[in-house]
Amino acid sequence: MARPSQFNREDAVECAMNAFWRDGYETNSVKALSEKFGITRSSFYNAFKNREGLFEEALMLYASRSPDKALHEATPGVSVKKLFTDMFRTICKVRAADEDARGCLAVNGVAELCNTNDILGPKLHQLMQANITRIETVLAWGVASGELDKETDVKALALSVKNLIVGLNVMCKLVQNEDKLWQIASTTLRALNLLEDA
Amino acid sequence: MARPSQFNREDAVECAMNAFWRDGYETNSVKALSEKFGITRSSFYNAFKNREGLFEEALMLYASRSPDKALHEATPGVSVKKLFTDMFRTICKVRAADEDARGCLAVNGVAELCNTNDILGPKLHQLMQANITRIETVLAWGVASGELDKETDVKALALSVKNLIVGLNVMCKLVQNEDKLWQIASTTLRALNLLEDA
DNA sequence: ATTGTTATGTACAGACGTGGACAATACGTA
DNA sequence: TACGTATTGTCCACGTCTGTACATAACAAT
Repeated sequence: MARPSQFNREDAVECAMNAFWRDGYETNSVKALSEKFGITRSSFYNAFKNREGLFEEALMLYASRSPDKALHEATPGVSVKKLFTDMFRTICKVRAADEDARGCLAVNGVAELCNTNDILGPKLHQLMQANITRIETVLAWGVASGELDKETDVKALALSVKNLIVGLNVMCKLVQNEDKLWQIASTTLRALNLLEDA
Repeated sequence: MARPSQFNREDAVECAMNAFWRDGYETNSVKALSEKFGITRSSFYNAFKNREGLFEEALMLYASRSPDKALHEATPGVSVKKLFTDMFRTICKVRAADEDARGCLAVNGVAELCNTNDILGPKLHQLMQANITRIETVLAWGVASGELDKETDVKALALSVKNLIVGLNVMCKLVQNEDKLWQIASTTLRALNLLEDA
């Protein structure tokens, strides 16, 4: 019905995700991104609203694949300790295996954009907040099932867990070693009484 | 003996520190910085090697004032739990009081520059590593004095403490509330057996 | 073959960006 | 008052960047 695209839009979003992830938002200009996609800026603006719009799409793609996926797929009845233990193991493995040490796109975005970008800042804020809320929900399952202590302050614990995730996603840029990352994660998890006994 | 400067170099470094801190590195071009200082780019290049050089100076100034200062001023014999408890209290207070929610210049820098900038990346890496080493040293005092358990894995615990610091310095961009930040800090510190009893 | 539709190429305007060259300027000192 | 010295203002050369405008190209369906 109309002239077909010379490029694959999904591939472009994935490419953008990787570029934003490794080098940040500001570093990747529309020009640079377009060249990466092998298209002109003209086509870029035709395919995407603008750079911010593309970032949002890249962020959604990222979120759908991030190593805390298990958190969102879990259902009540699961062992909470096992869930968190497995998730943190995955985070440590994935982050250490990334030779570019890109950390987490969302965390990088928060650091770079929260104070700078009026559209992306709130978007990232919202994503992270949703994540914290989800952690609270899962922890509440653990309290309800008796796996966690009845006195557990779920909100405080959720913030601590999120803090551990965020920290690891920055620390992995400094410590590119799965065992050391796992030392951090397991030490803190055990202290928080969320480590599943080996 | 020669024409005097029309601007105060120290003030300019401080101004740059605040600009980098709030808006990141790439956002602050030489042009923008020069205009903030009230000088021309010509004078900028006369006074500073280049933008990277200025960032390094700004980072050193930041480091000399950062809320983990107590860590570097401490001497053996101090109560390690009290030291960390006080330090984290200060971090929470200072971070929450910053209405711009800038977090930590070094942490922001790691997120933005570690993969991008061949000069500043290693510099930041080194600064953070020195910080971890310092934490190890202080924890070792605690083990030696008997305040901490003899079996303490000092290296693992130091990484966990650093992870908590780093996490808080990102989380404060999402949670601009001293009490909630302190919830994170105190919950984790208590779990790590580093909280001084109230 | 004509038409509708969407992608693409090219061009524009105007701002921003770096870094260097060089003359003009404002000092203390001889 | 003339000199040495460091700062400053101005200009250059050139590239990057955003977003838009509009003609052109490539397809499907009629």
